[in-house]
Amino acid sequence: MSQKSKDMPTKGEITRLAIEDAAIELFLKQGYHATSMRQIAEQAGLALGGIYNHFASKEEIFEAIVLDKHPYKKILPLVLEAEGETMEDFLQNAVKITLKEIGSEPIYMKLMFIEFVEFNGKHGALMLSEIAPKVLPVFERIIKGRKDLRVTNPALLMRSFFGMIISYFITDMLVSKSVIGKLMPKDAATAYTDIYLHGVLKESV
Amino acid sequence: MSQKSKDMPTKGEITRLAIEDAAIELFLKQGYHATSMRQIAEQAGLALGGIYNHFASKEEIFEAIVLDKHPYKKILPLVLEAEGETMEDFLQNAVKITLKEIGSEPIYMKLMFIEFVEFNGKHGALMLSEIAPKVLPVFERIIKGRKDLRVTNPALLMRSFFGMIISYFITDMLVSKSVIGKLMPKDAATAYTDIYLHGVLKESV
DNA sequence: AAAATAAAAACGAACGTTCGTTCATTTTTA
DNA sequence: TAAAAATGAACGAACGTTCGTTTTTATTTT
Repeated sequence: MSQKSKDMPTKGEITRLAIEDAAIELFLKQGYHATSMRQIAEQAGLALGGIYNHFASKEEIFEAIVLDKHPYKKILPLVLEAEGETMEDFLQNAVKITLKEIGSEPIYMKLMFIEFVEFNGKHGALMLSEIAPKVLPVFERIIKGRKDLRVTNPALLMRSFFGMIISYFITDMLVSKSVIGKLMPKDAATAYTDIYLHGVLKESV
Repeated sequence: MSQKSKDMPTKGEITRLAIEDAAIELFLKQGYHATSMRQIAEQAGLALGGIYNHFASKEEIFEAIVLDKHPYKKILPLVLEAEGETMEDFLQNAVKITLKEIGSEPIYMKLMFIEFVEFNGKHGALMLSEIAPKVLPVFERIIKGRKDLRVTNPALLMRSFFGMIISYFITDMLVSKSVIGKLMPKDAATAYTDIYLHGVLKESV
């Protein structure tokens, strides 16, 4: 039935991915602890015991997802290619790319919150500490030679950049149902970027 | 044994608060679903069944906490009293007050994440929608007559203000253990406020 | 101030479910 | 044809909630 092609995924690999995908969908909807192995099995279309041929435990599924779905692998090269003469152009592009990439698949954003709420930072290193050292040099390189930046501390620029992205999504998710949403400009992302770049105040320094 | 003083809390009220406090401590540590009623009972120092004399269900405990511990009651009057000739002075004070108040008791910040992750916005109205209409007029009043603001949309100013606070705390919590923390300026809050007010770019518009 | 009394609160065993995981077995894959 | 994968019953533990009972509290009556 199956081909002998070298890069043809084996049945086990297919099932493993099906389990991960099922778990993601359920974790995002109801969190980690509220999701049962039976739900994951049903969603993935296999029997309860079958999961354990691919993952030793429920927590191992979560960890596999965290590793496999990390968005920085996709975003980092895109950001590096971001064009722009001025720092403003570059940052606007970088924000746009990041928001678009994360926004089209905000999985990881919520995974981070799940980790934060239900594991209390247990996998923090897995999610962030290993990434920061790889991303920080990028910010350092970008900053070098730029004359149009008020903020020259790479770590601060990086943290506030991440913070802005995170803040955009969480206020978006928390606020969208409330009054504020209706009063917001249509392209909130652009407005957010603008504030990040120029601040809320008029220039007066 | 007990006094007849009018504002002397009754035994029931004391126990009810003890249950809430115990639940908060556990919810913050391990989330909602991972916390059992038995753990809450033990932490509060009473028997399992006793809880149900004060709360009809586990979820009712969570809702009571959300209502009782909402920080806007404390923060709003403080912000209204914030002094400052210029908008910059005022906003800096407002940020300082909010961060100090929330920072000294970041309970609610994390409660919001728990709600977000484990209830998927079920109590969103309880936490935000009822608050926004009360806070928005404050921002509207503040903006009125100010000439030194680039951002004049009250909803946007309010959302970005909240966003900044949220972003500060979440990056603080997520990042503190990683490399970035060690490279950050000591007073990250001030740096964050500065970016919010002036942006990361040099004035050039 | 003491005694009586009804309501409130605390107790912990028990209930029915559901949980994550294991296991012996069968089926499918390579 | 041996290994990998799938099956579903079964395990013990833990879950939220209920319940009958006892103890404590707060108020009323002496």
